[in-house]
Amino acid sequence: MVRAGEIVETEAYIGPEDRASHAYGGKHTPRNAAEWMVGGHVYIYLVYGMYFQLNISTGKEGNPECVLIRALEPAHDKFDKAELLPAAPHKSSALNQPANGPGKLCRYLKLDKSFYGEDVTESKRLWLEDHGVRVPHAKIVAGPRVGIDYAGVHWAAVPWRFSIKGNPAVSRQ
DNA sequence: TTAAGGATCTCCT
DNA sequence: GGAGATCCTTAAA
Repeated sequence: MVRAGEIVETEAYIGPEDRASHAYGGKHTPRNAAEWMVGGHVYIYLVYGMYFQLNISTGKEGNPECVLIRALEPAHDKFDKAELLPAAPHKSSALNQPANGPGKLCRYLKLDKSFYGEDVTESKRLWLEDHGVRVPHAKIVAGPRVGIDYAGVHWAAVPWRFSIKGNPAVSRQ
């Protein structure tokens, strides 16, 4: 079973300077080690005890830069809806938008810690494809990142969250 | 608005 | 090594 979709929402995190980043101040821990890898490596981690978040490193080795993938517009022909939420499918919005948030996105793609440090340029189970879609700049919205109020007024306000305007799969318009 | 839930980090001993 | 706070969310009410 292949799960696929178009990335419609991302956030940028730039290592040492960015107080919202796990690598703020040059912090290097076992948890965020993947953030320090060369671009193309998966940095996945657990938040709130139950949800994973998918990041992909973008910097050079030793530069903790990464992009958080926040939302995906599913490729409808490639997934089986019944498989998503066996418990209460008819009630859940997950049916219509199974990947409109970082936690749901990982559930949709069946990602977990086993993907930690995966190289998306080499991996056979997780990779990116360029379908030649070029989103017009006018349709790209930049805004403040989500859930990082703890980072202080400055870093919480930086417009480093990018999403596609009006796309229903975006977690927040 | 709130609880769920567990790993991780930060101090402290 | 151990306790306590915190956390880039979600779904239900």
